[in-house]
Amino acid sequence: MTASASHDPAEEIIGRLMDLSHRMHEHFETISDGFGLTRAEGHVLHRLETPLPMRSMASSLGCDASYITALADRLEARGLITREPDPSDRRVRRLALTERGRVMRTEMMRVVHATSPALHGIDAAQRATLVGLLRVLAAAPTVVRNPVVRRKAAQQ
Amino acid sequence: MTASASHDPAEEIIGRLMDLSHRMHEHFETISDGFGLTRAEGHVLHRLETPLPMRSMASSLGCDASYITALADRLEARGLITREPDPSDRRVRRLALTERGRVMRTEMMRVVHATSPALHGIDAAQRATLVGLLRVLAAAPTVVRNPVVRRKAAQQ
DNA sequence: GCATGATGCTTGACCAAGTCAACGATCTTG
DNA sequence: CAAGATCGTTGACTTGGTCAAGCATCATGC
Repeated sequence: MTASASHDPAEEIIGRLMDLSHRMHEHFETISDGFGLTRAEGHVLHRLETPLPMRSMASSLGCDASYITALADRLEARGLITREPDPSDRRVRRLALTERGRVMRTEMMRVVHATSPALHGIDAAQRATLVGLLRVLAAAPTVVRNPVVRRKAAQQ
Repeated sequence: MTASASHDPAEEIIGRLMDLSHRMHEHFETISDGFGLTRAEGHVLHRLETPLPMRSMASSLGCDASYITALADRLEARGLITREPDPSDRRVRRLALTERGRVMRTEMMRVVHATSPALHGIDAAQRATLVGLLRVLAAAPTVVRNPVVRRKAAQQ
């Protein structure tokens, strides 16, 4: 979209990653849309390889728990997931794919992998290198505190 | 957040990039917030190294043109940008940083670069490798047509 | 065993980001 | 110079969420 070569490698990495991130975002949304899902619904399906308590889903998606209720309602109404009780804690409801949900998830992931802008044009060796780097980045701590505080923020 | 090592490199790359993308997103939002800006306002500043017509800004951010009007209003009210006329086309208004806007942009970019999760823990050589890979990915075409159509999408 | 507090999900009110449709001004092309 | 395209703006609206309160359940101290 925008980032071009830059003298400073750090700057270029950030620019390009922001672009790539944006493209992946749109890519995922487009594909979800193709399955009649919103991006958020698509993410729920994605995370649902194995059953998951709603609260865990919320923190995994980084959104409010109440929103998971809404998402689960929609997916359940379409027969893609069920809310199953957790035998060890009756407050908890675990989301789990139905057979139909599993089929859709599998097909959706197949399409994502086949067309992702994150993979196009690089060969197996390069992918291995990339994985290595990404693992290092994933291990890095979050430097900036303040996990998305919503300030009113008056400014100088 | 979630992605862990996986047998399939493609899958792992996508998972990790989605996570990284999410972290960068939050990181940028947190920093913008620290300057009293929304994420979108931060992005406008970021793109404004050099003056830019509002329409170009819209397509650069991938949002509706009318939204740029709103963003520009806010940034202008805070004295960070101006709308300057384009001598060659009187319809066009180019957004440009004020002195104060430039100072804020510089400082903001400094913080972004200093703390980005996209850079933490990898050395210069690794950064060079990463840049190379990202350039290849950036060059790749968008495979999936349908640039974010908002369908009503009835589904089986 | 039981009161007190923490946690999980739901509901309803609300908010903000962003889209959409229509408009006036300007540019472009025949 | 007329007809259509493009730029920015405005106002109405949609959507993707958050927030606060509540009920049910769990855990802990007594």
